[in-house]
Amino acid sequence: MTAPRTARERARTELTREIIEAARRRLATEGAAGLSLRAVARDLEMVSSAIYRYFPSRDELLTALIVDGYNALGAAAEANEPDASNASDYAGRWLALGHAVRDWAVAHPQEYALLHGSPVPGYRAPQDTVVPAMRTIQVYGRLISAAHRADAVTAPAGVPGPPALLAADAERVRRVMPGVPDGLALRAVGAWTALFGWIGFELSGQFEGTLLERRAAFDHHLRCQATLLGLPAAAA
Amino acid sequence: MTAPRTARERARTELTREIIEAARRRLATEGAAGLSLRAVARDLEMVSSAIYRYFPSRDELLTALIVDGYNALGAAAEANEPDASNASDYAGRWLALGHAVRDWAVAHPQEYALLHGSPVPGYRAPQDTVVPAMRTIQVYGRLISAAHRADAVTAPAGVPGPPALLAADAERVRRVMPGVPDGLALRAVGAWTALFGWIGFELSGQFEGTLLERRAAFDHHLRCQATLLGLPAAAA
DNA sequence: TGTACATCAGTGAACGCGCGTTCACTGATGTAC
DNA sequence: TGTACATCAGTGAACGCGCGTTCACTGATGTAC
Repeated sequence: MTAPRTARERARTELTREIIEAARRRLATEGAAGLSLRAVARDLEMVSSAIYRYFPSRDELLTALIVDGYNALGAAAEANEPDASNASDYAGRWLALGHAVRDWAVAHPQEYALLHGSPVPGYRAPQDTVVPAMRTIQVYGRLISAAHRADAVTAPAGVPGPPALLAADAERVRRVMPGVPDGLALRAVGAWTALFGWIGFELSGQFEGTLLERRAAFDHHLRCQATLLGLPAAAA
Repeated sequence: MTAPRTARERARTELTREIIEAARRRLATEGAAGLSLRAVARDLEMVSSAIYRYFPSRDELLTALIVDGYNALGAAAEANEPDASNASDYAGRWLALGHAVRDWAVAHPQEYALLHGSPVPGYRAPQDTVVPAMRTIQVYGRLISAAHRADAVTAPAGVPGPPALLAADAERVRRVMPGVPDGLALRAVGAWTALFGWIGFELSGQFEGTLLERRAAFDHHLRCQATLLGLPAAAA
């Protein structure tokens, strides 16, 4: 992708952008399944067939939205990666990562649902989404690997050891967090699902009327999971 | 609801049942958003308008499916509630409850998505769904309460205490697990989200190619969370 | 037990809707000489 | 700098689709006397 030169090219990249933005706004109000090409075209005061100059089908537009979403979430996660000052505060990095994901999810609930909700009926995610989808978990993987390498992980007393049956699974988990032992790899997957599980509950309104201090409760949840991971407690 | 007397009444309850069953089958193949009255009618070889003798609108049919789903999941959870033999094996009860939920979810993925996935666009769940929706978590609440009452819960070393800010939230959590202290109430919510978070990952295919021993990995996840809850380890 | 009327299940046609996508077109922008 | 042709963005009409829902109807089932 080099910089566009001609006016035509500039207009094209700009309008492509505007279509995606309009689609994103539609997504925010109507939800993923309600996303229609015609509605997007209407919002842009274009005729619906004009969209086809930019996206060959509705599915391609959806794919662009998903890729954008993964990239935005991934960028939010990466923004909290360490500089020299906090690199060794692994629990703090875990908290920061968790809050970054949750903050983004709360700010963009429908987009989040597009990434982590039930699949859109009739839509099959193509290969292009795979790499952006990995960005967020890779931040996590680097963090866990680094904590282990620094000898900063001590499994809490009483935690069950990794069943031998899961050795091969743990080995595959290591693709994303190289070097960690089986037990940590498996617990890390569990804590990861706990993070997203909480966000899912929160976004689907299941805490309504019960947990009102959402951010603090989530923070506590992250700290509990940090204990399970074996990361030394961070300051509150 | 008394037993139907006339042939008309018998036919009516039977056909109502059949419509729900046909809708459930549609749900399983097409997903929630693809559920259409006309498709259901076609499957039953009825004319689409005939459905309106049984359900006043598509939304009412959806509601019936959701209520049924909650009841089925709740029944699966309740089926593992203790008799005299295992009442005091709290970790075992937690494992049994978790596996019951997951087994049901894996067996009925689309129905599960209807209950715990992204909300169906344009559909607002009415009051009738509230009570059935509580059945499953109430099994959990009873279990946690009983474990606490029996003094069978010991918070693991290093786990953070409950922030004072969350006292009111914990009080509301107690509606479902009476008598437990703040810390346990909050950790119990966290473990609950960890359970459903895992299932969400599994059902949306995120473990594909990584975790292949699904049941064993989930079992390990449950055991790790049991440690966090403070339930004494169960036999493997 | 038989008749007269009321209830209700199921029919078939129709309504209006919004959707994704195609296509032949026009006019503006870009390129080569 | 100017002209001739190629490229491409946007138009407007149309296609065929499946949907939820309504309505006047028919015929069977149920109820009261």
